[in-house]
This record gives sequence, C-alpha cells and structure tokens, in this order.
Amino acid sequence: MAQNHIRSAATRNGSNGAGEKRSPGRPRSEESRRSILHSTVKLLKQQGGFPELSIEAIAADANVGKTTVYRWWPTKAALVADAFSASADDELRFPNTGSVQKDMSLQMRQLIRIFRSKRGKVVAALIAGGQSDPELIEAFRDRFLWPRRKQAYQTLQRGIDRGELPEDCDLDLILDSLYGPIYMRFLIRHDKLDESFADEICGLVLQGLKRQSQD
Amino acid sequence: MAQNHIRSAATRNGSNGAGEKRSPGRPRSEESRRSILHSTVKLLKQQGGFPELSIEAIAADANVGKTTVYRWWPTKAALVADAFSASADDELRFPNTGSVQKDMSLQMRQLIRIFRSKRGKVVAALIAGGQSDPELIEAFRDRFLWPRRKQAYQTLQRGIDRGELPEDCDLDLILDSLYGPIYMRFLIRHDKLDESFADEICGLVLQGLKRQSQD
Amino acid sequence: MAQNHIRSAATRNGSNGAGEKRSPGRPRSEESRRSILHSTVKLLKQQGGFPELSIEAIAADANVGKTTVYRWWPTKAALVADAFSASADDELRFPNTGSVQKDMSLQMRQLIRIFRSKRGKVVAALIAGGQSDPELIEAFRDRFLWPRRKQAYQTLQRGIDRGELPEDCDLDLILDSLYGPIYMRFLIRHDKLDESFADEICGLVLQGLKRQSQD
Amino acid sequence: MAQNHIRSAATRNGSNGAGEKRSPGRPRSEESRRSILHSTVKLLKQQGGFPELSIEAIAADANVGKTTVYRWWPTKAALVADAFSASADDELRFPNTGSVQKDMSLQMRQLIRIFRSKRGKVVAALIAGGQSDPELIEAFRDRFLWPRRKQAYQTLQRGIDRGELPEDCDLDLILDSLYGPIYMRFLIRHDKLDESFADEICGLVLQGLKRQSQD
DNA sequence: CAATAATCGAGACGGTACGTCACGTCTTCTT
DNA sequence: AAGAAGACGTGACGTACCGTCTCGATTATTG
Repeated sequence: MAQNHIRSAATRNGSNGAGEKRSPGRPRSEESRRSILHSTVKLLKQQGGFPELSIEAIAADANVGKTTVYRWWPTKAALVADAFSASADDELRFPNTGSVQKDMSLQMRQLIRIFRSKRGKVVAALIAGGQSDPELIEAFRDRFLWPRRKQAYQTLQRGIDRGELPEDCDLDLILDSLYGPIYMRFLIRHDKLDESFADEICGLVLQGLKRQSQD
Repeated sequence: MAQNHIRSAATRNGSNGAGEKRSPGRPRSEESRRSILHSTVKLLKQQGGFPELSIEAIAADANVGKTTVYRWWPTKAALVADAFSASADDELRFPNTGSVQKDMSLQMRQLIRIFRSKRGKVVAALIAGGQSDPELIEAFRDRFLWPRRKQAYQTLQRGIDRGELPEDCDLDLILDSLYGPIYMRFLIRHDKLDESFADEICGLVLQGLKRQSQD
Repeated sequence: MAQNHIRSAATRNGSNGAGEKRSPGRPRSEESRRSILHSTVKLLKQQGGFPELSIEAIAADANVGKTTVYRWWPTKAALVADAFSASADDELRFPNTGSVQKDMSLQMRQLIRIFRSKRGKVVAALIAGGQSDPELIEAFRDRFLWPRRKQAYQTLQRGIDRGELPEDCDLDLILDSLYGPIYMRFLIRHDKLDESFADEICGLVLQGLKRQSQD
Repeated sequence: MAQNHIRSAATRNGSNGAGEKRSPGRPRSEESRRSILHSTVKLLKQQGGFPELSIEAIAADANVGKTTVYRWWPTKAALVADAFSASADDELRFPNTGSVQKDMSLQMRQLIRIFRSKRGKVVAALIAGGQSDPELIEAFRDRFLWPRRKQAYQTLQRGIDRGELPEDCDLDLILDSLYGPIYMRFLIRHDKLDESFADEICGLVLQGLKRQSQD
C-alpha cells in the first residue's frame, strides 16, 4: 500500500524512540495535539457533517491558534482521519466461539452498535468527505477497514478449516456480502438498522454457504 | 412516504394541467430551469464532489442570476437532487428472463455501469451530501432507490412464484444483500467494482436461497 | 430655465383640457398616481434618507406594480421631486406688513418651521440626493426655491421703494445671506435652528443695509 | 463634544505611544489602511456621490480584501469620514492682516476654491450622506467645521478688540451669515459660486457691523 | 549562560462563496 | 393601453472561513 499522505501523527521533534537526536527548538505541544483531535471529534459528533466542520471552529474550541492546526495537518481531511483513528478504541475484536456464523454475527453487531452511536456520525462524515477526497477515503480504509478485515479473514479461514464454509470460497466477496448491507442501510437510511440485522444477514449468506459446503 | 420538502419541479405558475388558472405575473422560465439543472450535473461530473460545487458557479455557467437559483431551490442539496432526478433516464429496467438470478444480475450490472460512469460521481455526491442533510438522502431514496425497488420486489416475487426462492423470505433483506456490496465497493473503493461482481453476488446470495427452497 | 426632464406629472392621456383627443386604451389611474406619491412622502418621512428609500418599497406600500412607477417616473429622483412638489402646500407666502425686515422675518420663520417638521426630512433627502443627481437638485430649485424667490424679489423691491434698502443692492446676495445661514444650520446641524434665528439674521443683514441706505 | 463613534484611526495594536504594550497577533497593515483611504477619496472624486460609492469597488481599487475594510470601518459613512479627514490638508488657515474683513474674505476664498475643486465632491458627498446618517454629519462637523471655527472665533475677536466689530455681537450668528451663503450656493447650485462671492458677503455682513460699531 | 531555533497564541491579511436585497426590464393575464 | 403580479439578469451587500502571514512570548538544544 502506497505511502499515506495523511500522516498518522507527524513527528518532527516529538518524543521519538530511545536515543535519537532531538532537533533544537521548542518541542511540539502534546497538549495542543490532543486538544485539537478531541475538539475535532467533539464538533463532528455535535453538528452536521464533514463540510460543516470548520478548522476555524476547531482551533477556537481547542484554544489553539489556527497555525498550529495547519502546521501539523495538511488538510481538514487529514485532521479528521487522524481524529477518527485516535478516538477508535478497540471494541471491534473478533471472538472465537467455534462457529463462523456466531463469530461474524457478534462482530457485526458491534459494528452496528458503533454506527448507531455518536461515533457513527464521524464514520459517516469520513465516508462522505471521502467521496470528494481520495486521501480521506483511503485513510478510512487503512485505519478502519483493513485492520478489521485482516481479523475477519482469519475468522473465515477457521470456518473453512472446520468445514463450515466451502474451501474455494472468495473471502472478499463473502465479507462484502456481510458488511455491504450494513453500510448501505447506514448510509442510505432506507430501512432500520438494529443489531438483529447482523443475524439476519449471517443467516442468509453464511447458511447458504454452509449448505453448499455440505453438498 | 413523508411529504418531500425538496420540490420535484416547483410549479407556482408553470404549465399545470388542463383548465387550471394560471397565476398572474411572468411565468417561470423553462429555459433557465433546464439550464440550471444541466449546469449542475455538468459541474458535478467535472470537478470534485458536493461541497466543491458552488451555486455561484452554477449560476455563472447557466447564464442565470443567482437569485433565480435561490428562488426555486431552497438549498444546494435540493438543487442537486433535482438535477440528478432530471438526468436519471430509465436505463435501469428489470428484465424478465424467467430466472430471478438472471434478472437481478442483469439489472445489477446496469447499476454498476452507471456507478462506473461519470454519472456515478453525481450519485456519490448525492449520498455524501446526504450524510449531513437528511432531505438530500431522502431525495435520493425517493427518486432513485424506491422506484427501482418496487420493480425489484416484483422480480423477486416472480422467483418465489416459480419456486426459485423460498416462500417466506424477507425481500428487503435479500435486496440489501444484493445491492449492499455494490454500494459498499462504490463508496469505500476498497476493491474493484466491475460488472462481473453482480454475477458473483447473485451466485452467492440467490444460489443459497435456491438450495434452501429446494430442501 | 432649461426644459426639465423630471416631468411634473406626465400626461399621455390624462385629463387634459377641453376637447383634446384622448389616446385609446385604458387611461392612467389617478388613484395609483396619488397612492405612489403619498407612499413616497410617507416612507421618506419615516425611515432614513434618499438612498434608503427604495422603489420596491414604495410600490409595495402603494399596492401598485413596480412597472407603474417606472412607467411614469424615469428615476427615483424624479419621483421624489414630484412627491415633494405634490405635498408642498402653500404655507410659504410672503406677507406685506410695510416693513421689509418684518416681511422677510415672518417668511423665514415659516421656512424654519417646515425644516423642523417631518417635511424637513423630505427637503433634506432632496438636497442630499441632489448632490449626486443634477436633475434632483434642479427639481428642488425649480419647484421650491424659484417660486419663493420670485416673491422675495418683490418683497425686497418694496423695501427699496420705501427706502429701507439702498437702491443699488444685489438682491440675490441679500437673499442668500438671509437664507444661507438657515440652510447651513439645517443641513450641518452644528447649532440650534429655531424660529428666532430668523429675526437674528434679519437684524444682522437688513439692519446693516438700512443703516447704509440712510447714509 | 460627544464621543465620536467614527474612530479617527482605530488603534487596536498600531504604533501607540511610548511604552504601551502591544496586543498580540499580526499588527494592522498601515499600507492597507492608507491604500483604502486613498482609493475612497479617489473614487469619490471620480464618479457620482456617496450612494454610488461601493465598498466592493474601494476594496478592489485598493487591492485589499473586503473583510479588511469591514474590520476597521463599521460603515461606509465612517470610512468616507476618515478618508476625508486624512485628505484634509491644512490649506484653510486664517491670515492676520490687521483687518477682519480682509482676514475673513481671504479664508472664505480658500473655502470656495476647495468647494470648486474635486475635493468639493467629497465634501458634498459627506454632507449629503450625513442627511441620513447622524454620525457622518457629526464627523464632518468635528473634523472639518469646528477646527476652522475655532480659528474664526479668534479672527473675529481680534476685530472686536480693534473696534472693527461691536463688542456684544454674536460670533456664531456672524459666522453662519458669512459661511451659510457659500454652503447654500455650493449645495443648491442656484447661483454662481466664485471667489469674489466671498468679498461680496463680507462687504454686506461685516460692513454693516462696522457701521454699527462706529455708531 | 547566552545564542539559536522551533513552537505557541493571537489575529490581520487577500480571497471566495455565501444568501439577501433592490435594481430596472421583461412577460403574462386582467381591466 | 394601462394595470398588478412577479420572474428575470445584475450587482452590491455584509458575513463566514479559507489558508497564509506576521507578531511577541515560550521552551527547548547547542556553543
């Protein structure tokens, strides 16, 4: 994957590891950094979406000069992506119950729970903003989608190993079939999105595959 | 379906049917209306996304006063929704081949074709903008999603009648499982979205159901 | 005096004298005309000055189409000038007491009374607007200044005839010396302008001349 | 004299005297300030009057953002007042020839010269604008009228001391009698205003007083 | 302990687009 | 033909943010 222009947390002379030389001059204020990221998430949760969020407002809310924001994040997109990552706690772990369907369903329920919470607004803003900013959607993929997907591969693989899924199945296809409907209902809002929806999808998609693998 | 605030084609004294009374005053300029909608789509296709689109630019491109735009569309969102509707020709018809899987697959291929074309940018802008504007996403649903979905229900029903699908299946769940993956790849762009993807999803989802109905 | 572009009350087919031919079509609405002029004066008295007065507001207040205003008055200036004339009753007559000083003083008191009343705002608007519109200041002169001045000449002439003023005196100079101070205080508002000011000016200017004529 | 809302030269963090603390942030651009004032006077001299002058045009001509204008001047009126003050050089000094009549006449001639020059348009705009904006006319009085008047008082007082004028005379009345006619001809334009007019007024007004003081 | 250097806050700068208002013109049906 | 109604293109309004720029002040490392 190409080098990401949206720096995770630019370190020019921050607290970098061990015995490296520190450049002279005043070091970056860790307090400001945190304050900015916090305000970004806070404002995103409050008001509208990505376009309504203004750097002016972030700087004001964080009691920080605009310059400080621009010094460390090249675009609003980069800032939002960073803020999103920073706020991403690790509640999206995959369990290992011995059943693919159960494992996937439990994790998908967690995702739906996030989408329905205030953090859902941040995700929506990220995807929305990403439609006119390739770097933003890339940041979403790199920081949110891929890390989870790697775990999902393993979960599915365990299912294959246990004979719950056919051996030749396309993992990406399966995962998009499982998560696509959730993302769609989340973004289009044409139908209700509650946690039981996770079970229904798993029932439809994974049951079919199970039957196939039993042929 | 709730009353839509985004007027489809506001008619204060337009050419309304038959013997209705015309309101006094100069009638709305049909030329301006068309020109504005055309410029909106044109600019959306060109540059960035929804937030980059400025009413100022639309008015200039359409050789129209800004006032005229604001007179007829309350927000940029409403305008884009209208413009999108106006440009939505009817290439998304459902065929009737005698096979659900074939019918669905063919129509889904058409959708993917649109998403990959320049008109895809307009759809993306619409969905993106809709994340911070409820009316906009509602407009997308009412003008784009629902009309197609009604036809999809019929197509699936034919499948049930023919015994290709089980009688008690949840149509909305099936449709979201079919279209969700497409929307997800279209918006997140984490994997390639070509027309064969339609076949793969149908294979996964509808095959499983077929097997179930044959039990 | 040059032909005035600001028509007093354009008569295309109004009630013109005797047996003249009337042009065909609907005759001009006398009610609209009066209503427009009335609203103009009313609005001028209310709010700010000439620039704040909008034809849009006049038409609305008079329950009249904007077209009707523009049909009969070429500019806002012309309209205001007309409205001012129409509202100008004849309270500014010169008396004939047998004393120039008394005659002038009495009339000047009337002028001050007008300047201090709400009609003063209209005069101020007229003079102010006239600074960037030659026709407007011309209208003020033609309809307001000159008619009075002609009477003033006669009043002064009586004074000369009676020996109260020297024979060779410059009437225009005298009149500007009498009225200038009033206009100045009215427009610059640097000092109080009450009716006794008329007596003071007359005392200063005309007394001096009387003394001169008695040499 | 009341506190003037129209700041003479707002100093938030300009070069204020001696050891005062500077407020933080980028200091006001002195170049922009001058450029704006210069463009204001320039445009006022060119085109129409006060209402024709647009802040948009000033900002454009001064190569300055509109925001910068609005940041420092609350209204167009305030800006024009400031611009006028800035351009008001000191060509209106009172001489001291030993004769009141000569002193006054010479100064009045200077005033007429200004009124007839391009700067006259600025004065006219100021007085005109002042008719619907109390602060503007106040600015004219404070920056233009009063400074001169103070000198005029002294000039007249010298005349009283020398016995050219009676001891009990009303200085304000005299000054309005002298300057009123000039302002009137300047604003109403009903008669020619050349420099000899100054002599004529002085002849009329001051001669009469001289005679009186000699009684 | 000074000198150097990069940060910080604050806030002014030239811009762009916003959504509104009034302009003067036009097009329509009605009187 | 004139009326009212009201849409039209135009242009200025005053505001909000943009991303950049100068300031003085602060906090580090280096000589």
